Amino acid sequence: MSPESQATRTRIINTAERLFGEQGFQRTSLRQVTDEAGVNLAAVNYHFGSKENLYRAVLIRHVQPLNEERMKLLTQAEQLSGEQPVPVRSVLETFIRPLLRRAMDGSAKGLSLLKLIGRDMAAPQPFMIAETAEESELLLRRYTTILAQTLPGLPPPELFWRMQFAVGGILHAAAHQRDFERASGGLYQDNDRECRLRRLVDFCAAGLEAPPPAPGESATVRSSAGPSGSAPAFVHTLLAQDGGIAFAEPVSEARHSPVPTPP
Amino acid sequence: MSPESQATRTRIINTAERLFGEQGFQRTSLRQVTDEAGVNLAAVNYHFGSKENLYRAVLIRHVQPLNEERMKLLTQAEQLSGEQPVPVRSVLETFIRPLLRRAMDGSAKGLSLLKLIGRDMAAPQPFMIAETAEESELLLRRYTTILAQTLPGLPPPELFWRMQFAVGGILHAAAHQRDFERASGGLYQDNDRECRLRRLVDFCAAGLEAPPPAPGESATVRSSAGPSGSAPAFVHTLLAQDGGIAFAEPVSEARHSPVPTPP
DNA sequence: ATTCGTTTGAAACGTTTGTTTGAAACGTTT
DNA sequence: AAACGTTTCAAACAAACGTTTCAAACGAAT
Repeated sequence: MSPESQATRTRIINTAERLFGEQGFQRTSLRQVTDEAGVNLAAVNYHFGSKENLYRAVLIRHVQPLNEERMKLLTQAEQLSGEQPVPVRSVLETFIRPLLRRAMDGSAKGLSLLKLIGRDMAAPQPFMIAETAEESELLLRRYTTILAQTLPGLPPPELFWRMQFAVGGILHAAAHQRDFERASGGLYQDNDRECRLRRLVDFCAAGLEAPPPAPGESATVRSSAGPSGSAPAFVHTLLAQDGGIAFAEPVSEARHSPVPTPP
Repeated sequence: MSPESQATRTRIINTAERLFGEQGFQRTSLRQVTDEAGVNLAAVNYHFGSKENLYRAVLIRHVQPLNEERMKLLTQAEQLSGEQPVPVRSVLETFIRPLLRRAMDGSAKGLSLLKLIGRDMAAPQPFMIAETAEESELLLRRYTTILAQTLPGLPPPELFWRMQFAVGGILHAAAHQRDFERASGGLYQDNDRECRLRRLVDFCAAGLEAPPPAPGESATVRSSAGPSGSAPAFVHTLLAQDGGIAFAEPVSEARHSPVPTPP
């Protein structure tokens, strides 16, 4: 554990974090990591044992403190609320703020971290699923019980799914913020963390606090004689009959001849 | 274009769609595809030219009709609304319903398709980004202009980001529905398409229709003397001072000795 | 200065990958 | 039946990958 070996270890894990975030686990080769880190190829297996272990190390050093901080903030919020249920916006803030602080630390490092976390939640590596499952479920249950007190009128399945919608919105927007800024031609960009936080909380809080479905509405109301299972929905009748829109067939097969190499 | 060759082509593309959805592009080898499809390895390059082209074919035959249908439904909704702006719930329905119909066609095929689409939006393959960019922007602009009329009080950046939140929630929940059902121990599962649609629309509509930020609130209000850039936010004061929560250091380095192979 | 455990270095290993090859089988047309 | 283009097949190809090896370099303790 000489200071030099620690430096090598750090250079590897930092470079790996960036490349895993930018390109994903599969597309990032160890040679690319070691080249950009300026270390020898064998150093990865020496310090981390394997490529998978390197990925574990990269992810764990961020995700673990992240979720611990969320738990702490949640407990703190509960204590401050006393007997009252914790406000929805406070709950959301405990979830989002620790993420945004790590992601928007000014440097370019945070962005790749966000992408990495988003990537791992959207399409986790098979060898990581079992390891993170327990921690994720614990966190999920914690938020579920808290929000159940905050939103007592909401049926449990409704609450469950709304939480998933919120998480999806948070991750998607967070991981793609840079792309979105670029896609909109530089408009809509703001590097203010508090503004980002407010936007996310505004949206998710409204979604979570939306009125619960009418009692009879939960069950299916489909009674109109739509053609092939395309029954219209509810409330508004604007798009009542969508049977007019035909399900387009796979593809019109523009080019029929296959693509062999010209002999 | 003999019927036999078409059958081979179809078996390849169907198997590839399933495997790409379940495992992703990188982790799926052509040998796995051809083995499970019961065709020869060389058939892929003969019929599609390359692995990337196979992925293109898989994706295009679904995404293209999907977006075309959304456009059609959107136009239809506009015509039905006449002079009035299209209701938010109708706009959302034009976006979600075509997706859900493809995903929940009863068979297990739809699920992998949803995962594939979700995967491609969360972490697109590099060679596909440029190709799908134009179409995606077109669709995005269409929805932006429509929702701008529906929600006239919302500043453009606010609308833009809320749309991204909604898309993220939709994709995340849709792609992981099966995992969520399993994680919750079989609870919270409902295979009713209309119920799923209603839940998504309820959440997203409330989020989009949330009151716009107060005029002075858009700019930063951070004035409190927080320590290292962790300024508290707005409205509620429950979590006002979060400086108490220390930013945990990377990792406590439990095991110091590296992991070489025992000599 | 010598020894010993630790860390680095260059090279190679074995495997898997997408792709290509060339001959055989097939179906259609002449 | 012969000739042709199309499709399949087994085999091999070159490249890239994660991993391993082993000697050299290093640092600290004796």
